[in-house]
Order: sequence, then C-alpha cells, then structure tokens
Amino acid sequence: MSTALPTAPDALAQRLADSGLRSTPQREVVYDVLLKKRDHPTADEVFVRVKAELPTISLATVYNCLETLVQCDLVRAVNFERGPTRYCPNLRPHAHFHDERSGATHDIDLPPELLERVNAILPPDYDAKSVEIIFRGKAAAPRSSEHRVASSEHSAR
Amino acid sequence: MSTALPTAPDALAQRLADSGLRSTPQREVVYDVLLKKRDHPTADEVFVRVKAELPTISLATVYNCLETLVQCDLVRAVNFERGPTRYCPNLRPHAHFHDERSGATHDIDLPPELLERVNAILPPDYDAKSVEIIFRGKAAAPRSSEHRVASSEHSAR
DNA sequence: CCGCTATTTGGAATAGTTCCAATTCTCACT
DNA sequence: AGTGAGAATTGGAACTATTCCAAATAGCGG
Repeated sequence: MSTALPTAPDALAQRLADSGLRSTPQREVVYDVLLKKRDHPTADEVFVRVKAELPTISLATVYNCLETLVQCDLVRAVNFERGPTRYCPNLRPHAHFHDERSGATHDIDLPPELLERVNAILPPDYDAKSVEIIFRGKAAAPRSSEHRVASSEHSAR
Repeated sequence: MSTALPTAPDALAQRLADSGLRSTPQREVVYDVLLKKRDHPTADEVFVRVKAELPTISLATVYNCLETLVQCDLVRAVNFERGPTRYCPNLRPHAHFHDERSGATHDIDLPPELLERVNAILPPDYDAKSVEIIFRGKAAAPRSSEHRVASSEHSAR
C-alpha cells in the first residue's frame, strides 16, 4: 500500500486488480491486440498477432489470457458454448436457454413479432438467413421430487 | 413417376424426396430419435440412441444424417458456427452478424429496449446471465466508398 | 437381373482447445 | 537486497468434436 498509484493509465490493470489478478505483459498485449483490430479474431489469430510483440509467448498463454479477459468482462467470447453441436427438431421460432447448472438446453418460444423486431435492427444491406438467440444462466431448479426430464438433460460435464 | 404414391406416412420421406434425397433406415431412425426425446442431444448422444435400433450404424453416418436433416430444414443445429471461438472487446450490448460470404463477423448495435424485450420472453424462473444474438447471412459487399471495416474480416475458409 | 449412383462405413486425419508438470516471475515481507 | 509463496507462463501431450476418404453396400431405373 505504499504508493503513488499510477493514475489509471489503463483500464486493464484496473480490472485485473479488481479481480485480484496481476497485470502481465502477455495480458496487456493480448488485450491491446484485441482493441487494435476489432475483427473478432480467433485465439490462433490473436496468437499470431501477439507474437509480433512477444515472440516467445505460447498458445496456451494466449488461451489463458483470453479466458482471463473474459472473466474480467473486458472481452466477450463469441462462440460461448464450445461443446459439441446439439440438434433440435423444433421448427417453430424459438430461442434457447442454456442452463449452466444442469447443462440442459430449453426451448423458449419466440413471439413472431419479437423476431421481426430483432431482425429489424439489421442495417438494410444485411440479409440474414437465420437468427439464433441464446440465453445462458440458471433455470430455477425444479424443486422437490422432480425427476421429470422436462425438456432436456445432458450430463453436466 | 410411375406410381401409387404412398399416402405420405411420414414427413421425412417427403422432405427428403423434395430435396432429391433418399429415405434410408438410418435417416429415419436418426430423425425418430430426435423427435422422441427432444433434449437437444449431441451427435454422440444421437449415435448411442440410434445404435439401439441400428447396431451397426457408424458415427460418420450419424453426422451425415444430421447434416442431411438440417439441410432439409427438419432439424436445427444449435451450435451453428462450429469453428473456433472468436473474441470481441466491444462492451456495449450488441448482436453479431456472421457474413457467410466473407466469414467476417460484424457487431450490430442492440437498442437497450430491445434487449429488455428479448429478456422478457423468459419465464419468470429463468435467470439469464447473458444473451447472445447471432445472425447469419450475407452482408452487401461494401462496394464503393465504404472502407468502413466496421468490424471484421476473417479469411473465408 | 444389371448397372449406376447415393449412401453407408470405419478409420485416419484435422482442428480447436484444455491439461499438466516444470519453470519463471512478482510481490510481500524481513 | 534476499527469500519464500503463490501466480503466471511455457511447451507439449492429450482430448474431443468433426470431417475426410476410399472402399463396400444398397436400392432404384431400366
């Protein structure tokens, strides 16, 4: 607690500190790279870009850093659910709710008017063939005696 | 074109025919399995279930059949983009548009009121920690003066 | 019944990611 | 400044989901 705190030159250090984590060159550069070119790069692409500055960094570290940044809410992982693809024969418009607790995926009916509204946010020159809406969170545990596999169970891994 | 058409005992055969594909036991059973237990199974899970009926089926076939069903619009693949996870430092609420042509992912700003509306479709006992909205389709090629690399490029694989 | 093509099959190959054990780094404390 | 403890990084091996491929099979049209 000694010290002239650096007047927040960067948000990253701050956020990391908030989570009790250290600011490291690797984390900084990974974050910089993401900020500098906002093209939703993959971990591999980030790896390549970061290596330009930190030639000895390892891919594992890039994954670690990305994970850390996601934890700190500085970065969003776009392909959230990295598990296997799931298949669903429900043809009505619906969203999916992914229950973190059980690993189950539930269909949530989607009022057509809402679907339209969602589609309406697209600029005119974007032609969407499909939309996918996915929630993640916790569904109230069906308390008590329920063994009812209402809509889906996957062994939570 | 001979024939007493079987009076559509099942939609599957129909749909397949429409796409110029054959109805096979494997496809039937895979589809049945999906209809019978609507728990968003993975390909592996489907594989296991189908084997109960067709013990000699291979995993590759299950993948093939699932793919076929998706093509025929009888089934939806929930994990749409099976590629690598992408990372995005945009913290404002936004959806993603995945351009099939270029492979690029663009951020689409999401009016907060719409976000609320979307959240509102959840039954009360569902507690969503996050929502992800993903469009897929084609974005008009930004011809002419637009250099706006608004958000991203990935080499289309 | 024959041939042709669609489909299935098993196994090998790939891709993305995670895991792990060993090393290095940093900070706090003397 | 020196040291010990915990964090973070590293490289490589391991894993998992999926795709690819070439050979075998099956089913329809003639």
